[in-house]
This record gives sequence, structure tokens and C-alpha cells, in this order.
Amino acid sequence: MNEERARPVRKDSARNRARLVDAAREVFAERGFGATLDDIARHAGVGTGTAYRHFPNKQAIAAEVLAEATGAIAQDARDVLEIEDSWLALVTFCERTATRQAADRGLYETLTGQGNQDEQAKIWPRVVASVSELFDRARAAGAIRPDAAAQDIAAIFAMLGPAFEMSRAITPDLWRRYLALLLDGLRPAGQPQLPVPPPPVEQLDAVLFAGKRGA
Amino acid sequence: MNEERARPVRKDSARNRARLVDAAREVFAERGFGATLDDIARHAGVGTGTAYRHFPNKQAIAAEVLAEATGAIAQDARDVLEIEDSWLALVTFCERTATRQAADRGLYETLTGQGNQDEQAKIWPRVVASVSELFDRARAAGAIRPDAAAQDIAAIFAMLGPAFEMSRAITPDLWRRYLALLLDGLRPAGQPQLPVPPPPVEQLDAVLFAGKRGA
DNA sequence: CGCTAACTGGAGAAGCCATCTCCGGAAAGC
DNA sequence: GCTTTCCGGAGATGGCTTCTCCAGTTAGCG
Repeated sequence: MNEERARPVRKDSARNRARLVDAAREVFAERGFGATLDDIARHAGVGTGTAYRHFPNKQAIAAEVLAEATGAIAQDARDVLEIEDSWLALVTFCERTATRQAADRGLYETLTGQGNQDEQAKIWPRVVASVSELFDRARAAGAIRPDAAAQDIAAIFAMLGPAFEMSRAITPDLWRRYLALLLDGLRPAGQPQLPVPPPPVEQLDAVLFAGKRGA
Repeated sequence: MNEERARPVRKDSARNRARLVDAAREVFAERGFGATLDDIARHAGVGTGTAYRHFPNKQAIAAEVLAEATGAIAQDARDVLEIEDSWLALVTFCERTATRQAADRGLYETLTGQGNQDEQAKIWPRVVASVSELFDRARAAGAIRPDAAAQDIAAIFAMLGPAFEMSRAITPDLWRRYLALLLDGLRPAGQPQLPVPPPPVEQLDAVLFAGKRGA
């Protein structure tokens, strides 16, 4: 892509850039976009100055990391169209995407409107296109309630956010319970059993507090 | 409560205190606990100094406002125990509480672990006690799925948070759709129709962005 | 009606935090 | 070996919130 380079890129420079991108991936995934570029630099084992030489600002490096992640989701959305059973396809897509989001806080923030807005604006149309088709098929097959709409998927992912945060505290899989609950709400009738037990009452506070204002 | 006052409280002082509490109620409801005490003072039409003379800090005035709101919720939880139909009781409680939260962002933040932690720690045990009874009855009557637990209510309210924010953008009632979806997920089978149409696809971005980072 | 204790208001001090710049020193690679 | 490019991290900068201080005002008693 970058043609006419006056000098070939210095090896240490390229290595540091790669380290920064790796570090950004990890740090954004773990702490979300609240993380500072200084944090990323430290995590990459380079100085702040180096970070700012390679990327004009935090958005720039975030965009690079996000492009990969949102691309993967869009790909998932297309892939599941291959699945015969429309309900299974829908569930598969939701579970894959939720799994990605559970592991990547920055990604969750992007899809639900915090964080990089450009990237968010780009990802939804691509997803909604595939999901609409899925919903039409599922509705036609009677696999989902007739009043459900493709846009509801966006709301479902947004609502899973708090579930992810609760999961971080104690039960890494807790969100699966609530995804199942939401998906069962989309069903025309009769649900299977919920996966993952609910958090114990004694730990409710700890679970609700997960990741918010220390203590 | 305050006995031995050396002097009777000056009328203007009492009036300003009342104004501050009113203003706090409104400002916290609208903007959440991110609002500053200065904001509240301005909204009350008094100076910052006055605010700080009446309350040592933001927590203090927040505690006063919250006590009312959480008390009302605990009361609701007890009240609905009177309703014969256990499912109806559960739905009624959820709708009342959600309505309160939709109108009061500070309240929502408290119940889900942002904001005042003392108040949060106080409210849940009271609610869970009533709700547990409700769930037991509903389960016994076959009105909810057997694997549902009372703690799931906390998760449901947490998950409604994003729904409230989406609602603020365009359709004030949108959250009702998603509360219905969640409650239907608790049902053993067959749902009624969802209230409120989903947000139009063209407005998805606007809806998701609601209330986050201007633009 | 006048006096004084008590209250008011808002400018600004103090602290915090993230973003981004600068430049002496290091080392890559012809 | 020498020049050119890059490194690192201290700290300048700016924004934001919390809370203080005090000159000026006012309530309400005597």
C-alpha cells in the first residue's frame, strides 16, 4: 500500500509499531477505550513518544485494532447464512458475536456507541443486512415470534453489556445465561433450559459492581 | 429530629435547602450522578457556596434524594405481594420499577452499581426478599420457567439500562418492548405480542448512541 | 425601625487526569 | 564509522470537578 518510501523502514521501528498494535489489542480488550495511549505504550514496553510517533492519537490506533474485530463479526454474519436451520443460524451468530464481545471490552463499547463512532457507523449496516435475511427466514419458518425485528439484535447486544460486566466478576460464563434468556424471548414458544446458574444472592452486589468504581 | 437549635432556622435558609433537594432530584434524574454539585446549585438558583453549606458533598445530597426513590421501590416490591396472580404481580413490579428507572437515571445508576454504593447495598436485600417470594409462588404456579431465579431480576434491571438509553433518543417507550422480551424469556411458553415497534433501521445509530459522547 | 448574627453567591484555589510535545541520547545500517 | 532516524519519558498543556473564602446582603429580634 505505501509505495515510494524514501528509506526502507528501520527494523526497530517496524517492530515497535507491531508491538504497539499488539499491546493496543490487549489493553483495549481488557479495559476498554478508557485506557490511555500511555498505558498502551507501557504495556508494549516502549515510551509514550514512540507511540505518538507511530499514531497521531488514540483513535488512530483504535481504528486499526477495531477494523480487524468488526471485520470478523461481519464475516460471521455472512457465514451463518450458510446454516440450514434458521434458528440455529441466528443463535450461532449471537453466540459467536457475544463471545467476541465478552472477551473484548473495546469491541463491545464500539458496537454500542461508546468509543470510535466511525467504526460503529460502519459495522452495523453490514451486520443488519445479513441479520435481516436471517430474521426473514426464521420468521417464515415460524422459528421466531412474528413481531421480532432484525433491529432488535442491536438492542440485544446492547443489553448484554451489563451481563458481560457481571460475568467479569465471578462467573466468566454468566452472560450465556442471559443471552439464552433473551433469545428465548424471541422464540414463538417453549424454551430449553437456561445454561449457567444465576449468581448466588450473597454475591449479587459484587456481581453488579463488577468493573465499576473500585471497591 | 434536630432538637436543640440555638436559633430557629432562618426562613430563607430552609427555603434554599428545599430548593437544592428539589433541584438535585431533577438534575440527578436527568443526567445521572455525573452531574456536579455546582450544576445542582445553578439549577436551584443559588450559589455553589450555599450548596456546600447545606451539604458537605455530593454524596450527602444524593443520599437524601435516593433514600426516597429506593424506599418507593422497596414499597412496590412489598405491595405487589398482595396481587393474587403471581405472574401479574411480577410483571407489575418490573414495570413499576422500570418506569421509575426510565424516568430517573440516577436511580438506575444506583441500582446497577454506579453511583452511591451504600444506598445500592441497602436496596437489593430488601427487594430480593420480596421478589424471592414472588418467584417461588410463580414457579409453583407454573407461571415462570423452573430454572429462573430471583437474582435474575437484578440482571434484568441491569440489562434494561442500555434499553433506557436507547429510549431517550427517539421513542420514550422503547424500553417496554425489551422489558416484555426479557419477561417473555422468563415464561414457560408462548408469549403475547411485543409492545412498541422496534427502532427503525435508519435510526439505529442514533438510538444506540443515545446519551453517549455528543454528536 | 435599626442592628447584628447568619446566610448568600460566585470567583477562584487546589487537585486530578488524559493528551500530546520535546529533545538529549541511542543505535541502525549504508 | 558516521549520519540519519528513532527512542524514551519527563513535563507542558488544557479541561474538569470539587470545594473554600469572604465581601456583601438580608432576616427577623428587640
